[in-house]
Amino acid sequence: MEDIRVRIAPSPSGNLHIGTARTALFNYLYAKKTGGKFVLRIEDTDLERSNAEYTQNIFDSLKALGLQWDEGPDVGGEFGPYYQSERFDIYPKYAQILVDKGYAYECFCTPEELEAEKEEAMKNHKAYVYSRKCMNLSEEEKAALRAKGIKPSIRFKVEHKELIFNDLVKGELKFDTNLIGDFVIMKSNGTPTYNFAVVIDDMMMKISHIIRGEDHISNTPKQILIYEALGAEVPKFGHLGMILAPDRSKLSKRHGATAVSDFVKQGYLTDALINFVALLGWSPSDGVEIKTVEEIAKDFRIHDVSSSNSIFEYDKLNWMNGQYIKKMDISKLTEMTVPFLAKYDLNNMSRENLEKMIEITREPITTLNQLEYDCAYFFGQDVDYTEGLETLKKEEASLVLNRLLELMNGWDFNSDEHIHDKLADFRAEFKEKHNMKPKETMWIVRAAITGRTRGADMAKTMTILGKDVCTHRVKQALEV
RNA sequence: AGCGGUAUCGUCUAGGGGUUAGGAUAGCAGAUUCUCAUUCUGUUGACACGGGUUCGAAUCCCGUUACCGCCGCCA
Repeated sequence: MEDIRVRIAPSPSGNLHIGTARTALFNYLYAKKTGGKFVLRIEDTDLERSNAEYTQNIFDSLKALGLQWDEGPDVGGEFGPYYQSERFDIYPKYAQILVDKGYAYECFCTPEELEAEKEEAMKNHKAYVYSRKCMNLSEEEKAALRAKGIKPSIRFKVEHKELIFNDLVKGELKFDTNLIGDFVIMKSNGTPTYNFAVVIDDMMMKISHIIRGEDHISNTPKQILIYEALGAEVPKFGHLGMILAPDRSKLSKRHGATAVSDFVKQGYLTDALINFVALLGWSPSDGVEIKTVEEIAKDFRIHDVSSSNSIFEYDKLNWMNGQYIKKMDISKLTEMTVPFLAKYDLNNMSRENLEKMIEITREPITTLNQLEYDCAYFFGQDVDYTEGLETLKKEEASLVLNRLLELMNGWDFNSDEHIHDKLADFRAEFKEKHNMKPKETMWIVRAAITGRTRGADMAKTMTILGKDVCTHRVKQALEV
């Protein structure tokens, strides 16, 4: 079998979309599984909408997700250039070959004429197919049209036949080419249309398998026709179901984050994101869902991919992200949390305490942005008592806090174990003397020192804060 | 309108002519814990509908419905 080569060809008209990331992932997995090559091509022909910032975002996001390409703009490769904008001179040559061989012809129809044809078709409730008005123009007629300043486009002449191909994920797909109509391959401004450019690029880059979203299914027959006309080998196609928003519409900005970098800003880890997205349409044979991309690659078979659409729900992503947060190396995680704690002055906290803070607050969170709220009480002298107010209003509160103040003075705030034991004694004392449940006592302590009803381990929290801050806050709590 | 695709718990999915239709997540209930969090345990919940083939259909076939996609000199 020939070399397996797959590709992802994003258009840099926006940041890397989560759907594109999933398509990239399946291509990557297929390449890894089969020992093939994964190539990246940037389709930046739409100069109006493309920009370098988006291109950079695509590079960064793909890398962060662990989807390193073997060939592409920055790493090179023998089938470049990998920026479509640098390939403009290639397309007219191939279009000319098609014209010369009789597979394509010049079309001088104006947008107005075309519009009229479409309206006519619409009126008769028929599918619009180009009339082929220009197919048999004589050289004289063409010259005359040209003299009038009309620049022709080039249309592909579609043979009437039944076109069948075997899709890697959908199975056998049939099309009646009568319904396609002669489509434009070169615009009158001399640039190629999408359907033409991809074929030429994929052909020249020797792409063997094209795995993409099912929104491309109806482009496929057109592309196959071009491959055939050029006498090129037709690649295998595999069309993935789409990712839909919870309302079953296309995932778009109004649903929130759509770009990988948006998710990262919201506190999702790229490892969790890619793992989650892999499970949309694919499932592991051993039932273990949390897996690295490399582990997934071993188990991956393109034929197992589901051909239906799937809805992107946050519930499971959140859970999965939480799992990754819990398991992540603490030092790396701490680095990663810095942007989410921008509100606070991290310079006043030692690196040791910072890691400790993250260690004790990471457990219940599902996204990193929750840290801003969950870590608030580690900073500053005072604390916001809104959440814990009710607890502090209890009648036992002053009794508990006055006693705490008294005892705390003798505690060693350099030792977690020490504070931990002292707090245990403290609870025991109130249980014995006042018949208070351990949690009731601790609720008051927690509310006084953190202002909250729940939060990180109390002993460790106290050692991070230190005796002065704790004392100050307990006194404050007595005042509310 | 036409063409194409898809249809299993709310969601992601496994399975696939005979199963108690499995798992995950979410939900609910309980347990542990200094915490209304985490963790653990238990539990509710699904084969879109109608025909056909068959001893037997969720599974195969046909139709219907719903949803998605495409119908550009956008990509």
